[in-house]
Amino acid sequence: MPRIELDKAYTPSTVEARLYQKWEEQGCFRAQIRKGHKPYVIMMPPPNVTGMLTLGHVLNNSLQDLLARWRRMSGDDVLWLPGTDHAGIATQIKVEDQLAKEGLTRHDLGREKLVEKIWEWRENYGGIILQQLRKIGASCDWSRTRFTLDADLSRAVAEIFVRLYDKGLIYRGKRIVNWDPEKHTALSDEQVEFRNVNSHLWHFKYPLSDGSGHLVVATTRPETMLGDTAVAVHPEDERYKHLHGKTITLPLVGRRIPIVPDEYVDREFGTGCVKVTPAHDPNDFEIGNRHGLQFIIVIGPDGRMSDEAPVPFCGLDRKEARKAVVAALEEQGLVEKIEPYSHSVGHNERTGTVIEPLLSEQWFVKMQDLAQPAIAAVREGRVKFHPEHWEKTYFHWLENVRDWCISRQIWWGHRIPLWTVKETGEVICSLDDPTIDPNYAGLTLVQDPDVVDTWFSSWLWPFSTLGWPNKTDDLTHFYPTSTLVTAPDIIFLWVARMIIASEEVFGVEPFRDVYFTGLVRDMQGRKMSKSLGNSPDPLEVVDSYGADALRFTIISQTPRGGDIRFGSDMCEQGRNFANKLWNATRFLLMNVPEDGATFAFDPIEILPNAPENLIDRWITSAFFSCVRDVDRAMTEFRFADAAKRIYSFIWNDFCDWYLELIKVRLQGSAANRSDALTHALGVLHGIVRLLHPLMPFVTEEIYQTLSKLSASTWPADHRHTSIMQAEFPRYQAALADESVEAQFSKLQDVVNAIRNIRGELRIAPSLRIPAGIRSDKKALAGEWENLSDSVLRLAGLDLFELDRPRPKGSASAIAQGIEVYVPLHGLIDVNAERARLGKEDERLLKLVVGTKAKLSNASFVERAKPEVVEAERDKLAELEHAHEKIRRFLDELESV
RNA sequence: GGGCGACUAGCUCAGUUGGUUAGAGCGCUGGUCUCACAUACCAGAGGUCAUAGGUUCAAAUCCUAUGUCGCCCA
Repeated sequence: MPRIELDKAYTPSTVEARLYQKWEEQGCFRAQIRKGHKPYVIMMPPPNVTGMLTLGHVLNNSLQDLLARWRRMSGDDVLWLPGTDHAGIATQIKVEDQLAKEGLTRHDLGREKLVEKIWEWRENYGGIILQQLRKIGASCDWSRTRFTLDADLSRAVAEIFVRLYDKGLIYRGKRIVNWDPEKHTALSDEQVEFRNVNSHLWHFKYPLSDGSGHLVVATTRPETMLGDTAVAVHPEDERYKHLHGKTITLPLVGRRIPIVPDEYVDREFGTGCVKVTPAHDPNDFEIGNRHGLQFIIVIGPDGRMSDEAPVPFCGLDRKEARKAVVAALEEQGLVEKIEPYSHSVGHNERTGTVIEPLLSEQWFVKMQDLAQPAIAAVREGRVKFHPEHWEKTYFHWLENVRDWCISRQIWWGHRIPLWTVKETGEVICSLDDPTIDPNYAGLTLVQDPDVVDTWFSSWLWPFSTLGWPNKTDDLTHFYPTSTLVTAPDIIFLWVARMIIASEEVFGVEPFRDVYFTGLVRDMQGRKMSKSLGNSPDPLEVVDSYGADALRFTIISQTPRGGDIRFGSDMCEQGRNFANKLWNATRFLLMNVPEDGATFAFDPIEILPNAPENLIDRWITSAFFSCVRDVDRAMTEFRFADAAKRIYSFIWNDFCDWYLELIKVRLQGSAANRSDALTHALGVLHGIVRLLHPLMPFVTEEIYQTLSKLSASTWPADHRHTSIMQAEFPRYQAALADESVEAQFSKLQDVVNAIRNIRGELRIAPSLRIPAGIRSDKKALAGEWENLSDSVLRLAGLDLFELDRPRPKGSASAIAQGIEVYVPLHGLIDVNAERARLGKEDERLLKLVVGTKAKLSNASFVERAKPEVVEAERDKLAELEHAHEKIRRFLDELESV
C-alpha cells in the first residue's frame, strides 16, 4: 500500500463533525446491558431547556464524558443519560416575553393555550444545548434523552407527590413565602438570592396610647408599618420593662397595638424597639405566632397596597407607598431620623425582582424526617463528595433544613394532583384524574391550579429517567447510578434532594460519588456574565482551537475544588498539544517502508512484551508508569493531574526523547528500522487509547489511520470500528522497570550537561563537536558503548569518548557523578566557561555548607529517622565530590 | 454575625501522610527554519512559599493569630 501522508498541521474542523456523526451512526454511545459487565452510570444534570452552552457546561460535560469514555473503554456497561429540565419559571417567562411583544399577556391566552404555546416553543427552540454538546464530543446515549415534562417523568412526579401526601409529609400551610410580585408566584428559599442594597434606616416615633410619650422604632421598610400589629422589646431590657402590656397607637392607621416582650429582639440594634409586621416578615411572623398577634396583609400579591391599608395608601405600588408613608409621618413630625444603611434584600435569582415576604397559603414538604437518611448516607460514606469539604455545607443545611415550599402559581409545569370536591370540601390526592371516577359522579371537582417547583421533578431525575415507578430493565440494571458531576451552587437545590428522594423511595443512595466542579471565571477572577460580556462562546472557541483543545485545556486547568480562571487564548496549549501528537504520528508514518507490502504489526501485541533495546524498554516503562498514574488520578477524581501527566509523557518523554532517539535506528538497517518503528507505533497506539477520554477526536483520527496501515494483519479481536471500543491501557507492573528508568536518566543528564555547555558557551547548534565522559571510580565503556550513537545524535557531537583522559582546557560538568567534558581548544570562550563554572561552584558550595550544618547538628543525627540521615550523608558525599571536581576544573582553567 | 476555601515564579496552577537542590504551562531573555511539528527545538533568568508567632532535629506542608480575596448561610 502507498505510504500514508498526513497534513503538516492538525485541523480539527475537518475531522470533528465527521467523526462525531460516525460515532452516532454506529451507535457507539448507546448503553448496553451485557452479561458479566459492570454498569457505570452518569446522569447528566439536565440543563434548562432554554439554556445555551456555557463554559460551565463545557467543563461539567467534558468531565462526564471523560469518565464515560474511560469506563467504557475499561469494559463497563456505560450509560450516560442526557436530558433537559423544563425550568418552569424561566421558560414561561421566555414565552410570556414573546407574547408581550405582541401586546398580549398570559391571561389573554388562558392556561391551556399558553401551555400549548410553550410546548411549541420547546419543539422549535428548546434543547439547543443538547445539539451544542455534540460539538464538544459528548458521548451520551441520545436514544435515552429525557425531558422533565415527558409523560413518564410526569407520572413519577405525581407518584411521589401522592406517596408523600399519603404519608402526611405534604401539607398546606399559611406561611410567609418568598413572593415574586412580578411573576405572581412563590419561590423556594433556595431560589432567592440575597444582594446587598444601599438604602436607608428610617426611625419612626410611635406614640404610647396613654399619651405618656413615644417609642422609636427603626425599619428598612416603612411601607410595612401599615400592617404593624405590635412593637416588640427584649424582655430583659430595663429601659422598656415598665411598658410591657401597654399599647401604642399606630400612626396613620390609628390601631392600638400591644408592646410585647420577645427574645428575638436585639437590644443593641437601633433603640431596641422593633415594629412587628407578622404578615410581611418571617421573623415577625414567628413573633406574631408566639404572642397571638393579628396578621394583616397590607401588600397584595401584585405588589400594591391592599384594601387593609388606609385609604390614601391602598392601591399604591410598594415603592410609591414607601414614599407616601414617610411623607405622611414626616408631616406629623413622627420621623426622628433617616440614616443611610446597607442591608441585604432578597431577589429572584433569575429575574432580579425584589422578593416580597408574603403570608400566603402554599403546599410544603415536611423535610426534617426525610432528611435523616440523607444525612446518614453521606456520614456513613455511602455517598462520597469530592472534594470532601462540601460535606460540611451539606450537613449544615440538612441539619437545619426547613420545609420546602413546592407550589408555584405558574402554568408551565407539573400540575399538583389534588382536587377539591366543591360540594363537600373533601380533598382528593390522586394519581389518576378523579373527575372521570364514577365515585365522584355528579360532584364538582376542582383541581388545584398550582404546579410544583421544577426541582420537585429534578430530585427524581436519577430514577425517573430510567422509567420509575415502572420496574424497567434499565432501572434494574442501571440503578443506583455511579457518579454525579455538578456544580456546588446546587448542592441544596438538587444534590441533597436527590439523595433524600432516593432514600425515601428505594432506601439506597442515588449515586456513589459526587464530584463538584469549580466555577469558571474570567482571567480577572470575575464570574462569567452576560452583562459583563466576559463570557466567551464555547462554540467559537471550538471553531478556532478545536473541541479537543478546549476540553484538554479546561480540564487541565481545573484545580481540586477551587474555581477556574479561563481565557480562550489558554486553549493554545491544547491546540498545540493535539498538533504535537499529530506530528509525532506523521513522523512515524513517513518512516513506514514504501515497498508496497502491508506493514505488519499488531499494536496490541507490542506493549505487553519486554523489548530488547534499552531505549524501547525505557519508553515502555515510562508508558506504564504513566498509565498507573493516570488511572490512579482518574479514580481519585484528580482530573487535572491525569491530563498533565499524559501531557508530559507524550511531549517530554515520547516526543522530545524517544522519537529523537529512534531517529538513529530509523536511518539504520532495514531490521533496525522495522524494529524501532513497530515498537514506536505500538506505543503510539497505547498513547491514543490512553488519551482518548480527554481528547476524543484527534485520538480517534490517529487510531483510524493506524488501522488503515495494517489492521488487516491484526487479530479480529484487536480490530475495532472505533477507538471507543478498544481497550483502555492497563498497567503492567512487570514492564515498569525502575532500573531501566534510572539508567536512562543518566543518559539524559549527560546529554543535558553537554547541551548546557553548548548553550551557555554559545556554540552554534549546527557545529558538531567532540565530547567525552569518564569517572575516577569505574570504567564506563561497558554501560555506555551502546548509547554512544544516542549521545552523538542528541548532543550534536562528532565524537563521543569513553574512559579517556580529560584534555586540559575543556569545558566541564558533573552529571550523576560522571565527568562530562567538551575539549574544544580555541573555540571555547574561557571567560564564559569560568563564569559558568563559578556559578556552579557557588551553587554547590551553598548546598555543601547547608548539608554539613544539618549533619553536624547532633539532635538531627540522633532523632531523625536513620534512613533520612543516611540519605543526607550520601547526598553530602555526592555534593562534595561534584564540588571538588568543579573546583579543580576552575583551577585548571586558570592555568590555560 | 456564623461557616468554608484560597494566598507558592510576571500570569494560571502542581507540590498526597512534615525529610532530595520547591516544579509545570504560558510569558520573558538568548540561540536555532537541525530532513514530524516555528502550534516547533535547544539553553537560560525568575520564588525570603501572604505576615507574625508556635510545635519539631526538620515546616510551603502541622497549630494559633493577623491581613487580603472569594464563596455559602443568617
